[in-house]
Amino acid sequence: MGTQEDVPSTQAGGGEKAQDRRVKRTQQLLARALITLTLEKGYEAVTIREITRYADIGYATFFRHYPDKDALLGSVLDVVLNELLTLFSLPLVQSNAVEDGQRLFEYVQQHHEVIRVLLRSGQSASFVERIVATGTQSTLAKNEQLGNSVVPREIAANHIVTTAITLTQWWLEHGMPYPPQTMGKIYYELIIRPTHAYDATHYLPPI
Amino acid sequence: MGTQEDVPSTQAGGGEKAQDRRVKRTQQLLARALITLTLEKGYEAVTIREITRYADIGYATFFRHYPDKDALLGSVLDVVLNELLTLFSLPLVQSNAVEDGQRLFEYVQQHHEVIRVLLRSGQSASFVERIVATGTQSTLAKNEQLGNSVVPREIAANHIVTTAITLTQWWLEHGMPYPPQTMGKIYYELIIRPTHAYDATHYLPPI
DNA sequence: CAGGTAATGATATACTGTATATCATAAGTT
DNA sequence: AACTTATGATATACAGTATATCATTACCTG
Repeated sequence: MGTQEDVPSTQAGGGEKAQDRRVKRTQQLLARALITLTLEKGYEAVTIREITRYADIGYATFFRHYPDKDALLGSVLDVVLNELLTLFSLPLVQSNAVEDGQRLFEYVQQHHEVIRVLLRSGQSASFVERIVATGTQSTLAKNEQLGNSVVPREIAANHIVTTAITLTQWWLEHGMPYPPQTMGKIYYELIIRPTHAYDATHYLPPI
Repeated sequence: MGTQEDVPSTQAGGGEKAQDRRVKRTQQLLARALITLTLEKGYEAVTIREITRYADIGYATFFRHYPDKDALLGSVLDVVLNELLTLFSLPLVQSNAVEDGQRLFEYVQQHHEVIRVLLRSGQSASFVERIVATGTQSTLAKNEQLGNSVVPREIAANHIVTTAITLTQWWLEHGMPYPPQTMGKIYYELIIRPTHAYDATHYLPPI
């Protein structure tokens, strides 16, 4: 309901110089406007004019900050992507995969509006492509036991990331009907377990 | 390389009246042009003017056939979607899942250019959304043993379809490095098996 | 808090791409 | 061969993007 949602501060964590208050204000208003309008009518349908009108910002001012709509969305994405990578860089132990999943869905729940927008933002700005590229590389790098006798490592890594995204998409579009804890288990059973080397003991029923 | 690719005849299988030769010709030229140009520079970047110029068709003529670019792509999609559903409607037996997968990847291989375009066509025309909706429903309807103690049925059905799509995407974008037969096995191990009810004997190493 | 700096708003303008209308011509149908 | 219909060419309206300019306002620094 609330337009007052929890938009990660548009200012990326990277080493940025302190900003003029006006700049910060403008950029935040634009980001909020984009998110609100996208949730209403879809990313492609939103025009820059609408964004600036909704944000009550001069039209030309938009281009002093971003070359186009995709760049504005990209600045939001930068923040989210960084936070997600941090989320998964903490635990290197594979056995904590369930908790990894739970943490992921807790984060998604907290920022559900922004993430819904990013996942719906179509091809041009492609949040999905960027997170897949980053995530796959990261997954492949840190995980030794990936893949089994049938499934090649590269496919497994790609599979984990893309599938985590589609599972998240499903969850968001169905109103987050299960708690993050349950989703963490599902994430493990459906995604992580099948991508790891065969170990018969893993495959016994949980009860 | 060849522009002369195997574009499923734009005329959908549904009950259509016989067309004027000129109409058929125009629509085929437009479809071919869209596919070729999209493979070159991406769907969003292609303009209707480029399509008509490449097809050597009058600009205004485009709108006598389709209201916009998405509609043109949609007509191609109709054909592919029908063929895919036919592909999976033949075998109702679950144990043939490996063959199902193999058939899927054989079809994708045959029509790889068109399918690459459809999978890259962004949000607005969203091929993916349509095939997910159709595919999920179909999967859910015909498969009884879907889901297990941890994974709900609806999630499992969605998972199968979306994951088959991302696996196809990976395969196409990496130049189809494994034969359809191998992909069929991977499809089964990575996607189908984890979504079915627990059965310890299933989970013993294949060798 | 005064003075310089920088961001903003408003306006004008150029440009690209979409979409529709009209009419003469060519191609197809029967 | 006569009728019908699709097409090409052209003109036009329109929406949305993108840049330039200048007066005004908010901000930061000393």
